[in-house]
Amino acid sequence: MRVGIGVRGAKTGEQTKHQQRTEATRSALLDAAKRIFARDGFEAARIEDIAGATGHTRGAFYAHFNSKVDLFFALFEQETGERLRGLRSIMEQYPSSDGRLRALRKFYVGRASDRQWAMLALEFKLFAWRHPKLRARLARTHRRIREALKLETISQLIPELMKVGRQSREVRRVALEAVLNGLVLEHAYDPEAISQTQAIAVLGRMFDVLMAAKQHAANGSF
Amino acid sequence: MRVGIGVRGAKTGEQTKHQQRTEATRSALLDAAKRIFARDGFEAARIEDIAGATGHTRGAFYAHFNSKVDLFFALFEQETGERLRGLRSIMEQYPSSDGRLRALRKFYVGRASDRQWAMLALEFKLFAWRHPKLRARLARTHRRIREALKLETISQLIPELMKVGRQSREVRRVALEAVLNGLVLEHAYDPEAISQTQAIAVLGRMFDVLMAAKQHAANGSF
Amino acid sequence: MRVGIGVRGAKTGEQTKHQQRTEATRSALLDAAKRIFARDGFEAARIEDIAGATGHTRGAFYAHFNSKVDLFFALFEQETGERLRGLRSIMEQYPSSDGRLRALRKFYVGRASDRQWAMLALEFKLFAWRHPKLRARLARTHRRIREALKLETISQLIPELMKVGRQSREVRRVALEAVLNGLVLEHAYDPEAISQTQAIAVLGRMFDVLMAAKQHAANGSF
Amino acid sequence: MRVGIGVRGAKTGEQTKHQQRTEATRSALLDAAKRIFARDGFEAARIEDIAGATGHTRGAFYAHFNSKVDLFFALFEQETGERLRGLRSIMEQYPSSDGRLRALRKFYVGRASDRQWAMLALEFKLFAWRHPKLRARLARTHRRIREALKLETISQLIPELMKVGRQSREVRRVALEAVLNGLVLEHAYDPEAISQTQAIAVLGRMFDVLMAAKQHAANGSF
DNA sequence: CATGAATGAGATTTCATTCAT
DNA sequence: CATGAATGAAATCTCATTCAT
Repeated sequence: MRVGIGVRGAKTGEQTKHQQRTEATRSALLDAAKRIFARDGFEAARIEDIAGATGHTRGAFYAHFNSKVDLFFALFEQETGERLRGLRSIMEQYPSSDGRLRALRKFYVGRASDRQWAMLALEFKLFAWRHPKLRARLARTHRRIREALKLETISQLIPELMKVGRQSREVRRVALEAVLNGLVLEHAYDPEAISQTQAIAVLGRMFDVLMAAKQHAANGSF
Repeated sequence: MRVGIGVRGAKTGEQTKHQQRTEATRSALLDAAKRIFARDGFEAARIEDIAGATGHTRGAFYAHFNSKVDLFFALFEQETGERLRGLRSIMEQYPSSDGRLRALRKFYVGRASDRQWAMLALEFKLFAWRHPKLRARLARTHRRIREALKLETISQLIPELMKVGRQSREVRRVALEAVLNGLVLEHAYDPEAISQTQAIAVLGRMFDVLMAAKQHAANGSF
Repeated sequence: MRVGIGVRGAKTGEQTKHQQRTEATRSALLDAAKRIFARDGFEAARIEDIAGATGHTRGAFYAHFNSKVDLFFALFEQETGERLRGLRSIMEQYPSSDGRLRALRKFYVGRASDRQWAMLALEFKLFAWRHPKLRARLARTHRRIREALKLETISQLIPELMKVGRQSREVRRVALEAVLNGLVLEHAYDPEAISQTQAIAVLGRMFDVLMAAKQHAANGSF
Repeated sequence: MRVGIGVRGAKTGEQTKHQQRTEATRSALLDAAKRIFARDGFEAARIEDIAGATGHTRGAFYAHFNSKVDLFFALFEQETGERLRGLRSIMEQYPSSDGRLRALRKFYVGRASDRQWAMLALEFKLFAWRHPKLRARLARTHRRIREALKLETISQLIPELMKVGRQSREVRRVALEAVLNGLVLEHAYDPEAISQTQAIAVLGRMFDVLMAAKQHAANGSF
């Protein structure tokens, strides 16, 4: 579907503008969806609100997406990809594996400030759990992104993490994900019970516990 | 069971058949609600399904609860209370503070197997976050239950936990809650990424890290 | 069904009290119905409100009446009868036909202060119009009451009114009814547009116009 | 009908097909509502019947009105406006104040044949009385229409009516309204008690009594 | 006679989706 | 591509009525 540069050149002016506008609308819809799905949850989010937030009506939405679920998947793909790309690019900036570990920690801890994403992540997971038929599709999307980004190489960039088995690495990743989402939710639920600063501190601690090299040998449970 | 002598004890503990039926139905509705709210989430849960699961019609539901939200609150109250009472009664069974700490750990880790409750807890928190106006009501209910159970005494039963400030205790409790809920969700979302055994292992580790006495002095961040 | 005095005498004490209580409940229900039907209208009036206003529950209502419609009819019968009896007894107090006419005027004008009855009358008429099948029943009830009270004699008590045909008398009666109900509604709707005093003044004027003897000969249209 | 030259006049009087359809549907809904509210009353009228009468579904109804109450208000506005405009245009056709008074009488008496409107008027007033919170809104709408039409000028067009105070004029108007609605209801309730011809005769008489110039001086009561 | 739990029909309203324009 | 009118399914909630107690 993508029109190559050469071809596009034929009617450059209009075509491009048209395409740009189209792309801009789609992009705006995704942005609005991000905000509104995070705010209201998948079920309570209304197509009209999402379209309205971009200054369009429902029709515009259906010109770009087939259904609410379709949008949800597209959002999942975009956001997941974005975060993984961000992580990857950060990793690549550091030559030493030590620096990479520190950068990873910073990246991880920093995500505690992105409540929107944490809420979205919760929604994605709840949705997948509650819609077994669509779950495979989400999983496929996830895998595709990871493969496209050759994310395996990320952990390979930190040799210390390689000392343990593949499964254990995955478990630790998932555990961190769990802690992150859980903490953000608790903070959102009751900011007085745990402040953002406190959540961040706990998060860092968890990271250290789960990722510090020395721990791996000592504890064989995961 | 009969308390009075022939007189149907209006003010005794006895119940008429009406009252018995009332209580039975209400209880059945709450049970069904627990299952269905956990399974479908607050928004997607249908009153009809909840009523139907008890063998009644929607009308019966409205004889016991004013609205879906009302039921949700009643469920919150019942379940939260139940868990806190369980915790309290466990604590009271152990004479030594050491035994109590071990029991607390076991209780905590064991909750990883109760997916239903974890999902409910997520729903309660998401709901509270998304309905600011009702949030205060949930919080009030929560506080009332804790006070009724004199839950403060629980941490007092474990002197080691008292060495640190009140706030820090609360933060650690919330953090554990977060980890628990997060892990259960991750496991539900993708059981292959983290098995129940693995989740339990991580959970125990987190408990040790957050609750072990020695840690408190060393780390002043929370 | 009515138990004669002799029979009732057998178990006088209890029986009578029981009957009294029964009758009192029924009476209370009718009283509450009067208020609530007038206030909310037939459709919006709730059985529960009516029963509740007497301190009872729905069950008590259904022990005395078969249905909402049934109650409505009973109320119609009671209220209509009451008013006609009142009118009759007033008429009978005056020896001269002139005095009777003045009393009739006073009675008529005074009804402007009884908003409740006017609203009920509106409801009865609207109901009858909207439920053709039940209309006959209402009409029968009405006729029965009038006949039981030999109301025809009332107009016979004012010879001046007899100078014109039967139909014309009826038309004037209905017209006065219409003016009365219409004015009460207008006053209820917007008390600033027409005060009670003003409504009463208009009402008296209408009475004079429609009932004054001299008019009858002059105007043959009704 | 085309105003612009080829250009679809967004700011001209022209309408797109969309707008035409919108207006047509809305109009049809109001027409159906008029019939059904008059027939069944506000409470008993079902949205489904109203929508169905236009060949649409309930959904279409909600694309045009927010609620049943909203529709009721729109209908009130339309119908009240229509009648006042009709009155105004009739008044303007007559040069002499005498002719205008006769036309006013004819207009008023003629309304006795419009049972639908009389029933609607009753419903509006009952509704307003029974919903104090919405009453202000109805009153505001009414006032707005009257002001937009400069209805004050109508009575100014008949100098005889000006001889008496403003309040008195209003009272007489309201009284006529009351008589009209009351008579139509009585006729609907029991056509045999008062025929349409008879109702019209009474109506004319009332008009003469309340509006005839000579009366004003003689009777100071209203 | 009276209670009140339960029914069940129906009412209003919401919203994802379709389709003519 | 975008509008917005309309659909239609479903959801929550109400209430007259029934019936076991």
